[in-house]
Amino acid sequence: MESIPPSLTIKHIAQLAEASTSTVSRVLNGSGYVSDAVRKRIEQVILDTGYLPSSIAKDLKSQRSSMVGVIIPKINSFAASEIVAGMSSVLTARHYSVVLANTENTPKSELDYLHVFKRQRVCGILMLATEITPEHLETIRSMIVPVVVTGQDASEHGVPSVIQDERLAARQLTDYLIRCGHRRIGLIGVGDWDKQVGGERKAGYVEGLLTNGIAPVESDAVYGGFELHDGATGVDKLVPYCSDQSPTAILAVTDRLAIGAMSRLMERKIKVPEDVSVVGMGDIDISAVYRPKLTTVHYNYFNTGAAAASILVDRMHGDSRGAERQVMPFELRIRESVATRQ
Amino acid sequence: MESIPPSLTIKHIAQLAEASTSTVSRVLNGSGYVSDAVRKRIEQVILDTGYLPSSIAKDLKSQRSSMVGVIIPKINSFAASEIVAGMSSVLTARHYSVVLANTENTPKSELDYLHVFKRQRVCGILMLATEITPEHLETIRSMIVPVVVTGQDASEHGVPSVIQDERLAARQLTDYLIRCGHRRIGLIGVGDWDKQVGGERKAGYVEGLLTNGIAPVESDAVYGGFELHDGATGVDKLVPYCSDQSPTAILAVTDRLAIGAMSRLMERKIKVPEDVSVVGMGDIDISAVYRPKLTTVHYNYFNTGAAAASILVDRMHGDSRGAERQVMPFELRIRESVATRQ
DNA sequence: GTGAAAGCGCTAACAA
DNA sequence: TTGTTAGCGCTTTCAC
Repeated sequence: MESIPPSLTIKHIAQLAEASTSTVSRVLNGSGYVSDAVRKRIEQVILDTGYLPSSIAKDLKSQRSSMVGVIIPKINSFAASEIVAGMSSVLTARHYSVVLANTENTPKSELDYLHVFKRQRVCGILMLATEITPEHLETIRSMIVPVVVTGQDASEHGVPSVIQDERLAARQLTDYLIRCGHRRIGLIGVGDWDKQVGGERKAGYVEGLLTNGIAPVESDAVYGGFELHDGATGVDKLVPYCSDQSPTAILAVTDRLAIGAMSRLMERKIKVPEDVSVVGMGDIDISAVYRPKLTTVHYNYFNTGAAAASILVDRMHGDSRGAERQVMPFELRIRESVATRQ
Repeated sequence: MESIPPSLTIKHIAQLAEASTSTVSRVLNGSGYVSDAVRKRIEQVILDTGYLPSSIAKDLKSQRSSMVGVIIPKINSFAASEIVAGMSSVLTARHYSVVLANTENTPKSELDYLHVFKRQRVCGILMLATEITPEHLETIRSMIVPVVVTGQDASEHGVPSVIQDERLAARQLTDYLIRCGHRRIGLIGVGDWDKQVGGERKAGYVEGLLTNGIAPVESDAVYGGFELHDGATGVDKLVPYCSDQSPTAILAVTDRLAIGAMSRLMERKIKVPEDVSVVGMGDIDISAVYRPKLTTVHYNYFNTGAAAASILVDRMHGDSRGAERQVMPFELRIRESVATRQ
């Protein structure tokens, strides 16, 4: 809370231009009748002084605002920064401004930010969610402005959501592995409190196995966090040092985990993809450049953010015909981390 | 500009609690005397109704705000997103909110955003600059709130700046290459309208050569843009197809350029580092993972953003003792992309 | 301790 | 075509 040095007000301009504040307001907003002579005079004064009207006062008076709150778990990550760029792109094109809340992966603070946004009287909220708890839902429902989420599917709770078809993606990846001749496929997953990455991606893996007549084996799926070392840990669980009965391929539910897994494998002198194949999901920038280049699923995060923002803009304009649930397309990116088995 | 659905006002709370708006205001701000009985009653009503006071009205009345404008050329890039994370981290700790302007690499729009921020009556501005033109300077000077830049050095113009010691970093890198036995070192640079990356880094390269008694040769330095393909183009200029007289090492002024260069080299069956060594600058996330792992200079972007935000906060509190110019430390990251020559 | 009243910078009836 | 006036939701003297 810093005091703002006093700036010019509409009154000053009115005085300098020898007009009333309402007339100045009219030329400012291009509304109502103003004679050319007066308009010229006022415009000149505005130019000379560099006057910029306070949107704070304007917003208060007119009970409207053009600020959109954006909640992000970690702005300094590939996917999140792409999503924000996409959101920002459509929002600024429509002359909204973006208030950014970076929660640094502390879901608790998401609720705090929701409150801050409410005080700030933002006109809409965009949220990249990792987990939607009942408290989240309650707070979102108490919001009087539109909210659109991405990252998780909250459409069944009436919150418009933009999501990826995680399940189908994981299933196609599994399918691909099986077509390459793999029959024993390990999964490095995350907890299923994360419905999309934890739940759906795993479900897709199981579906892929099942539709190919392979029975999923419990111990071939391991779970952990989202970091590189979780990928390494996953490998150690899946590929024991003294055993010849380990998976020939591993599906890691994120690229980061896949890269952690590959590093660990190579550290242990296990060749990728010759000995063990690995696939990831997400197609982060590193994946195309890592050796071996990672076979993965590509999501267009920028477009995902843009789509969420578009839906929000529609809702803010009172147009609620837009889908409650938009599923973004994905693409398999076949690269070099999978070997064919006969 | 969306109309905000009407929410509770301080008047409603006053009525419900059978008190005056001033008393409610007092309990809201913990200022002035309020009897316990009345306070309890008011707090209860606030809790029951979930009332959140409008910061718009508060800001207007009290002529203060807690919004900081942040201008970024491209949020979806490694360095920028780290810097924003650092800024956001200190700003939110101090209860400021962040209004993000992603200019998508159109410097022209930086000026526009500066104006938007002025209308919004933000209490301070943080800017990640690529180029500071006279217009920029003029607009910044016309700002009545503190401005802190990073990425470029504007301290000589009275604008507090947080920068990297680009020159020393490039010089140490050049030194290192020479210590490894290289005598003919090429430079893949960028235009020197970018004073830091274009000007300073090149200056450091020349200094490094000179202090080691090597005369810089004009044709060993080439210039282009910031993209991967600019790195490739640089290589083709520096290492002609039919010549045995090409550099044994290349200093690329960014990691991205270095990676573009290495890819091109390897495409042309020139081994890195055996045939040609390559170093970059910046230590983006990919560099540690590329093969060969890139030797480069590491900057802590998160801390850079945090430092800029700290200075801004000090300035906003009226404390201008803080340095006009803060130079962030860097570290050489020796990895695998440089070979030793005898 | 508490409330009435003025006013922050702007917009929008309504008058003139 | 222009000016007067009454607020928007809050804070802050200043009386009581």
